[in-house]
Amino acid sequence: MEESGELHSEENKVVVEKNKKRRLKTPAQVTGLEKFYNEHKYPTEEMKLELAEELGLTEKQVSGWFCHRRLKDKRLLKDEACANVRQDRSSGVIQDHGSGLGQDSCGSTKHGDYKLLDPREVESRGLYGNDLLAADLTYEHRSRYTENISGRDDTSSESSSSLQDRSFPQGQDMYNMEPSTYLTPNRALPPLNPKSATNMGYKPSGYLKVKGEIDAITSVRKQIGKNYREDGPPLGVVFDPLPPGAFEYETDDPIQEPYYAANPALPSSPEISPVKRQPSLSSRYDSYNAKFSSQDSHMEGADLGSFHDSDFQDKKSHQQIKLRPNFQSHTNHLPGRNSSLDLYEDSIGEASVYNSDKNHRKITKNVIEGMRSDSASNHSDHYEGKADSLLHGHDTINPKNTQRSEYVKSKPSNSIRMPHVSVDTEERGLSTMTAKELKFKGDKKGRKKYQDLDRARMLPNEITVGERVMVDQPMQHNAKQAAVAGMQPQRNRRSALEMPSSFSEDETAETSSSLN
DNA sequence: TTGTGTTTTATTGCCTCC
DNA sequence: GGAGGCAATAAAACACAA
Repeated sequence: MEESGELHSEENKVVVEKNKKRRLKTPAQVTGLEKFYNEHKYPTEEMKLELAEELGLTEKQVSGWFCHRRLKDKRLLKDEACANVRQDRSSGVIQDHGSGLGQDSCGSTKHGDYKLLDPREVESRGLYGNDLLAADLTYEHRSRYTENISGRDDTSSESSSSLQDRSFPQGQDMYNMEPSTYLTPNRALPPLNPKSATNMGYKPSGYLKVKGEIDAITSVRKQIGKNYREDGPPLGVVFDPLPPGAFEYETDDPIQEPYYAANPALPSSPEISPVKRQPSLSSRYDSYNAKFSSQDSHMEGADLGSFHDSDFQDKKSHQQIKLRPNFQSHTNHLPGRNSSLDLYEDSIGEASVYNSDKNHRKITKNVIEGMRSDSASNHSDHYEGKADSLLHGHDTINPKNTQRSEYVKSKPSNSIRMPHVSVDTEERGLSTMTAKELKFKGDKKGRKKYQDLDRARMLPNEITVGERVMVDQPMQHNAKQAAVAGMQPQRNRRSALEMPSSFSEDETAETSSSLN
């Protein structure tokens, strides 16, 4: 490219930039990589080559990027585990996450700690499906007990969620299991994986180590209150009755529900009609190539929030559409799946809503820089032309602009987290509370970025976003369970909705007092 | 404007698996 | 032994507060 001997001044500049020791990936490239990473954490060599070619990168770069991306996931997971431990101890919640990582606390996130299931297997075998559903749900549900206390939007990356969740046997009712984890080892269903047993509380850890198991059980019983019955039905059933309209939405057809289960906010979205998951997860790279070129600026389209964050869209769709129309093109390339850019736009949009000052500044800056740095993006075209064609939505977005956007996304903020809470909780007061808590977590502002991103790229059976999801996900799981147990999914769904909600909220409110 | 902290990219060495 | 992955490290790029 730059070998041309008659380079103009700008081209020389390009050459200089290309010769820099380290080059940032263009937003298009990052997007493409992220999207691909969503689908394949361990791409094959062919896939890497293909991706590299598409993005105008070398295979080495792609490999390295994936490697680092995985490391980042892992690091985030570790941080999360650490944070959870801290929360456990500070909040006093009996918190034995069962997350193998959390257990031995921050330091030891070595392979053996979480490689209960080789990610590569999961990746390549497509275990994303139902296989991991229970586990994923369990983790999310588990996370809710603590992380919603602090307003922490668990963002374990897909790896984190999947990895952690792998310690839970499939098909095990999380509501049976979760309390069991807390209540008593006797009631806990024996994990299939011995390691998970260790992770799940058979060996007291964290708070249990401090308070002792008896105290822990007692405390949890207090938290659960009357709903806890030692010989009673699973907690998920105990909480069965749900006031009509408690969650504002019901579907007549539970069969179609799972989509909402994974995207609980969607039903409550007045703007987005229910969309069924597209039958085929032909989520290969080529498929999103096609999507990229077809979905632009069709946010309201059927594909659009087909899966994710429609609660965001409820509030901000308009703004976002106007603010960052181009990103829309990347958001839903996979039906029923979040994309990394979902986060981009989400956070941007939310930022514009909640952090109007800063973000307005940023956005303005973006616009300015967008104009200013067109040349930059132009001369990057020479090597990312394919990427642009691939991600043509970025054509009109200069890299800098997009990168800024990522930073906006990374803000710890209400902008990222609030929507999940504010929309889904009855009391907006929770939003403010969460905002404070978020502020408290300011130290993790940077990490948050990819935590959310990770959440966003969770797989169809994985949790999409936010607190609400943690509530609703179980219902998907329960629906599956119901199919086995002959229970009515809808009923279970309500149970699932009810239980964690009341449990966690009560728990949140009462934990400290009960323990005190 | 500058210093500081964070994130991202690149490199290297080691380990594991085939 | 080679390939692939992980972990550690360095350095650039960037954001943000003072």
